[in-house]
Amino acid sequence: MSEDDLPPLSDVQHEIMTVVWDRGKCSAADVWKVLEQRRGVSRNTVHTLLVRLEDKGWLTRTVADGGVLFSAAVSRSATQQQCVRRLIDTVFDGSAEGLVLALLNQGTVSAEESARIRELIKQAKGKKT
Amino acid sequence: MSEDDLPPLSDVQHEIMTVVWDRGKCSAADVWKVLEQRRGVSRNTVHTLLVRLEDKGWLTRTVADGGVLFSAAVSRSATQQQCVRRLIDTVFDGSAEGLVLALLNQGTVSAEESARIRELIKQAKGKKT
DNA sequence: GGTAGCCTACTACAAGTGTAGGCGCTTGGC
DNA sequence: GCCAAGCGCCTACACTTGTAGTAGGCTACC
Repeated sequence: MSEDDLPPLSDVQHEIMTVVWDRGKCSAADVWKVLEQRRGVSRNTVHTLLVRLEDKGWLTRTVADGGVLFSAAVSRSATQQQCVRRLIDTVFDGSAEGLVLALLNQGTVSAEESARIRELIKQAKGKKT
Repeated sequence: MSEDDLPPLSDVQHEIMTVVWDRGKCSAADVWKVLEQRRGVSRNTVHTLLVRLEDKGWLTRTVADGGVLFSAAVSRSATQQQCVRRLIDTVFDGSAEGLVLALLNQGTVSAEESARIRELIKQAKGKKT
């Protein structure tokens, strides 16, 4: 659990992190290109977001021959873990089952998805315990 | 899906909503008592939060013989649904399986919890399909 | 009748967030 | 040698959020 409990990411911040996770080290321009075509956001906006994420420890910066590259300081899966735990705590009163129930019992998940989920659970069952 | 997509709740807001969900119609003082003993927050703070939640449509207010009572305008389960969907979208790129994987494969959930979760899944399997 | 206590409401304020403008430097084309 | 394009950074601004102070209105009690 290398990741300290960094402050939770907002949506946009998460979007940025996702881009960085997807492509590894990347420049502000790289991230901007993705965000820009997706939601028409300005270059400076992306830059600010990147810097703020760096300030908080989500990103690290490396300078490669004149260019600045950002890379994720926290793994995607660790972050996902943190988000799930957080959701369970705040929304489901600490009950992971509550989360799964919400996931399965109501129309949130498509039939095939829930089939695959059951499959996953089966596998996990085999692996653990 | 009566709940329109209200703006996401912050942690504290969620805490307030939870109190209201738990006890149904309740006064600002009721909510405050809970929050106060839990986190030592001022009465006015709670009041402000309640009013803001009302403004946004999360709470409705009724005036009962001089006293003001707040009650939830959105059901807990609908909100949970919304939160789960949101998490899946922003954090797991739309993949509900990703969420379940994160839930099961890493140490987020205790052994007994995951046993119960598997149980739930089994039940759901029987019920649906 | 006055005063104390409780409640609601208005206002304020600092921090965080999303958004962008504009300045300055480097670099490459003409 | 000059100019445009790209890029990094600083700054700003509006909005939300969490927090609380303070004022105004009841009730109740001495």
